[in-house]
Amino acid sequence: MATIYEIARAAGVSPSTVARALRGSGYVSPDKRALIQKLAREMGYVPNHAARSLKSKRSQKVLFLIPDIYNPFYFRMIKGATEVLEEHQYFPVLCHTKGDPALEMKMLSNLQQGFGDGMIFVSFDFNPKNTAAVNASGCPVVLTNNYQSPDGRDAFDCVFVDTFDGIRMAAQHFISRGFTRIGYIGGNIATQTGRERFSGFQHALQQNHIAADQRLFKVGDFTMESGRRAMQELIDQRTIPQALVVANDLMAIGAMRVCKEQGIHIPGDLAIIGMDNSDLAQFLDLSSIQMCEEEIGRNAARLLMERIENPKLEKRTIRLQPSLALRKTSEAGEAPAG
Amino acid sequence: MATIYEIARAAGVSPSTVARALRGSGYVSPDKRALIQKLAREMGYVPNHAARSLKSKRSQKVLFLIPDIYNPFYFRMIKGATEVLEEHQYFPVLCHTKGDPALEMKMLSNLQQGFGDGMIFVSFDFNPKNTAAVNASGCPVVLTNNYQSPDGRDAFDCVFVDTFDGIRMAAQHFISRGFTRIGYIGGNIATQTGRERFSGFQHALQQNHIAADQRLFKVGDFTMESGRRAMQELIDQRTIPQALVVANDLMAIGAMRVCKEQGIHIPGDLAIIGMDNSDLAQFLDLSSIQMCEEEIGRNAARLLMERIENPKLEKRTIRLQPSLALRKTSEAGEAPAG
DNA sequence: ATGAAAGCGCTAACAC
DNA sequence: GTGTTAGCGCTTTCAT
Repeated sequence: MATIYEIARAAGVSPSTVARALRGSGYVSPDKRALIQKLAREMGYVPNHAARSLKSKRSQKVLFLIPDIYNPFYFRMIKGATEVLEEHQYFPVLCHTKGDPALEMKMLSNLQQGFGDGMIFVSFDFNPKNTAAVNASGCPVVLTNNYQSPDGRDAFDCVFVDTFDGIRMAAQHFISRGFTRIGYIGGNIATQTGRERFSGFQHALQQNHIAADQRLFKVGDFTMESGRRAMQELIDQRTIPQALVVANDLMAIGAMRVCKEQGIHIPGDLAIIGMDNSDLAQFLDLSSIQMCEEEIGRNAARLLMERIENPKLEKRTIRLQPSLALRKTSEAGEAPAG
Repeated sequence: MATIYEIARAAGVSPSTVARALRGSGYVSPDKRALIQKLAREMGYVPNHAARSLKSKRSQKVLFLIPDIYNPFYFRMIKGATEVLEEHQYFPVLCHTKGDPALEMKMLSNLQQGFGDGMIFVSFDFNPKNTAAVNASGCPVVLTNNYQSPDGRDAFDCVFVDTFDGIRMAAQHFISRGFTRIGYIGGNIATQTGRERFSGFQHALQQNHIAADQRLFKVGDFTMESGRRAMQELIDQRTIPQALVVANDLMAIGAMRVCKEQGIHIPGDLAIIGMDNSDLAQFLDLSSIQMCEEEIGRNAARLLMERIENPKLEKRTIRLQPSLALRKTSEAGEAPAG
């Protein structure tokens, strides 16, 4: 843990000469430079990060808040982001918030203290409270959601996948195939996620002048079990639709399991499209909506790097377009039975 | 971004009084303290992390090197670790090394610079080279592997799951059931991982005086595809064993798929145990070996925190015992056909 | 080409 | 109780 002072003494030069020699900036005579570099190596010199940060006001770190560390969805984002960060010699400081608003606020405070130079903020729930706090922080932050501020005066960048459009496309796909009785299993309408997705579904119906049948719409909580329950309700009601759009893969798989148990053939009796395009979906040949998580991560990191570099850039919002990954569960196979 | 100096000026006191008031250490008269706190709030004061680090020599961060960011296995470790770190007000700085030795070395250098106060090092390959570098760094590092140093003079702690024993248990389970023709699909013997696991398998055979039949042992690369290939070879050779121990779930699933396609009934014709106890294993009712990744993470973080607190602690190695998660693919069902 | 010195913001030992 | 002062280790301006 030698410092430039010790090297300076050993080399018989001043600390500033050592500094110049070691980082290659400014004039140093070749022989002195060589000597200094040699001594530095011998004495095991390494620059002190804290001292540099204090001077440069850069920590080379970015706070990365994720609400659910078990969800592969998020680690694909992390992967995408780290790729870009790495190019800039930055590293993510991970914080598993579990969606806890208090922890989110705490991290925002840490951010202000210089724990990181910026933050990529992923949350289940962006609301006026935490977005206001982000604005107040005055720090570079990128939200990975579509947040429409009431007054449009937000100080952060956004990157998001248009889930509205993803669900809309899935519904449209079925409609174009001639289906008219299309069911939906979604999330709670009280959350942004739940609302956005369901709107996409409704939109597709409306565009095609298909009357909404409330009995075909079920609410789950994004777990496999809730998918099972929702499907079971449809069966019990004797209102099995021709096709089913499900707001995530896990619920879709839950629904598929019930169908399998009860002899409902997929896609023959019921076509299904899920959402997330998870490994499980690929594995089970479940059609799904591809969310390009890595793209979100990469874009979020890019925007953040750019803003750290230049804080007074215009705010930007990047909308990413999801795509359908069509597989077996939505295959045309037989003609629809209704 | 007010500093204690500005607050001091505003309050008409000295910077040290402000420091004392704000962090509650030392004597400050109640009224001054109140005034200072009020001003701090008004002026939006936040302590500067870099300055504190420079003084305290603590960054409140820990470097976390992982070789594969797509593997849920590692995220479980991260989850376990963050739980413990959080209790100590520490955060992990993530580095996706992709197993690149150069990056590993780079991070070790970053560690020395004070980028973090310690490091949790997960790698595909611990060898004399990188372990020597860890020793030379003089920094607190925990390895998540069983590394037996040639000279036993290593300066790091270890936490590991005994994969040798896990595989041994799986093989023993089959042997106890009366099987004698047991196959194995493992990883490359040139890697520590591959070697360790295969040794566990061999050990079980030897203990039970079962002759090894080389034709039943196949090598894959831990991908599903390689599992398929290995199983196909067994089939082509007409040497389908009674039971199969596979060194990870992905390869086991690959093998299962081939069996399904070719009408080999599991567990009736062939019993299988995989390793990792992944989500997929649970989903597909594949018996597997539970590796307690969260436990690894928790223990690694705990050891690291303790060593950062007290660098001259004795080196410790924690061995974690895996357990069998027995499911459908290894069920007794019918009597073995050989 | 090199060195002296100030300063990044906070802390803590010591003096009053 | 409160203020002075000297660092922590590096960078950078400004003389020389």
